[in-house]
Amino acid sequence: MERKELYHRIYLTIQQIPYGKVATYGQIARLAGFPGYARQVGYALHATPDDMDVPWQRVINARGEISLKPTGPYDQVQRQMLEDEGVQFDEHGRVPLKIYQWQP
DNA sequence: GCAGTGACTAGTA
DNA sequence: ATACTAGCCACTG
Repeated sequence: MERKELYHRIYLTIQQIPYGKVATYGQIARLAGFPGYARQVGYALHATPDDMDVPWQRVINARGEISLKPTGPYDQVQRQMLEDEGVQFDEHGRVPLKIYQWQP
């Protein structure tokens, strides 16, 4: 699979996540037409140019957690961006998928 | 080309 | 609830 098309479809799928909702890496992979490519979704996001309009903050892991190293700067940024969209974290710092997961 | 890595997941114990 | 495993595949050195 070529990087260009793979990443392109991943970005297009992520752009469909509505404001105030979240999706998991595996979910994005499936919807983009690449089931099992969860890791590649993560890698694509890691390589996302900042000037591209992709709501990367709405992609979290299957347990509702932010999958960035807590030591890094972007972990806090992602949480803040989601909270600004009205997403409420539980007492364990996780997003309740029952409430906020995107249902296409 | 091979081996290790990683914003992952589903399964099992 | 946690821990470990196998599977996954683009990227990197």
